[in-house]
Amino acid sequence: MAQPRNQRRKEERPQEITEAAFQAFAEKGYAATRVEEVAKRAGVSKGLLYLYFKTKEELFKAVIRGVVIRRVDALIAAVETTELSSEDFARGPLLEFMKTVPGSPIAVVIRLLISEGHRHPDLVEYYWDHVVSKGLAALSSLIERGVERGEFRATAVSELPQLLIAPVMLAMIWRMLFVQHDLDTDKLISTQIDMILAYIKA
Amino acid sequence: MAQPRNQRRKEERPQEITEAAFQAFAEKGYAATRVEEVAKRAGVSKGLLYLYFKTKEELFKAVIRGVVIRRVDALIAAVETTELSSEDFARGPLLEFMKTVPGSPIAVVIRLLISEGHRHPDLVEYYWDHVVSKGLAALSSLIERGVERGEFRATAVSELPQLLIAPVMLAMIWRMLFVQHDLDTDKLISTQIDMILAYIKA
DNA sequence: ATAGTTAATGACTTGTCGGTCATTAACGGA
DNA sequence: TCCGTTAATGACCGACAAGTCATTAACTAT
Repeated sequence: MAQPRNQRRKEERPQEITEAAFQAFAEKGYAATRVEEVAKRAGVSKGLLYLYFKTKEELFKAVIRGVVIRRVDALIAAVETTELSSEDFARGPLLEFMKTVPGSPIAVVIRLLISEGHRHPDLVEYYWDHVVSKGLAALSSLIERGVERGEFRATAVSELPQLLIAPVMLAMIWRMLFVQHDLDTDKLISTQIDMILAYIKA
Repeated sequence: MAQPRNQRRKEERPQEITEAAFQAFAEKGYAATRVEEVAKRAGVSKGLLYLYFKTKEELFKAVIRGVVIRRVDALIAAVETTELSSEDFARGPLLEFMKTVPGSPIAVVIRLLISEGHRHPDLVEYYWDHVVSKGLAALSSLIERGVERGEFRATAVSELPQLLIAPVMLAMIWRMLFVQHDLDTDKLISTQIDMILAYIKA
């Protein structure tokens, strides 16, 4: 009747474990999460977890990589293939994407990196290569394209795409610390885009 | 010849210890810092530390409070007493202050709060009351004053002083994670102020 | 001087948690 | 059906670090 407790499912285990680990890390942070807790959430024994991940640290890295992998690439592709003007893209798809970030797994990853980044410089570098650097380049090229087309003036903003994501950053930190004090993060982000566009429009 | 190792200096000890703790926490984070390490830095035994602070957690709280205490109040006072126009104040003293923040103890405190805030909600609240809430109110009133005097238009910025500090936030995170990838944080911050002023000027 | 007070010490206790390994049970092939 | 392979278990180990406490040494008042 009851299905056997210990089924052999070599293929699915790693993902199940990293998913459980992600949730646990998101709730309690890396240091405060016990490996056994992750195993329990994944419905697995601690020993098995150590069969797939040699150390807790390696598990941590796998979690970060797993989250990072697919994200951001969609945005980058959208920037490169869109038919919209730079302004319309910024007010449309880009704005929508930015609004979702503070509540997404990306925010969790950033919190983990801020907390644990010191001891994992290679991970920070990985995140830089696969997310930050690419994302900023995409934003830069969006603005550059606007300049070339005569939509925008040439301003310092071309070299400072970080200005676009600054309010996203603040919104993330805000949610981490001050959830109960409300802030209209959507309005914060859209106002920033309004401001930037007004500032750089030809 | 050698002066006695264990002098009795009841008054100075707490500050010496919190200062040592601040440095240690700044370097390694809260969880990774051993109490004995703090004691050693303060030139004191572990036992004595526990005479002044009942637990490591209490020490942590004392450190945060100690850093917060004096800061920010200077800025708030300056906002309230300045003779400058809102624009001149923003471009002058405010800008200067904002530039210093990412390299200041405030940045360390924020990192600690992001990492450990979950387990210390009362501390987060304390920081909110004594720094964030007050600081934002001061910025709001600066803008409001500009509006009343006819310097500025009425815009969403009045209710979103967070826009002013968003690039400061980003600069802080940037320094925590990506020091080696350079970013002109000063320019980032001053460009944001340029943009905001251009956006709200009457 | 001397006795009483308390600042200061550091060896020790205690609990926790990452990591191991001998054992068991599920599966596949002959 | 039996046997070899390996996924899976969980009791156990050892290291590490927070917190304690019996003891010592510096100061104070009389």
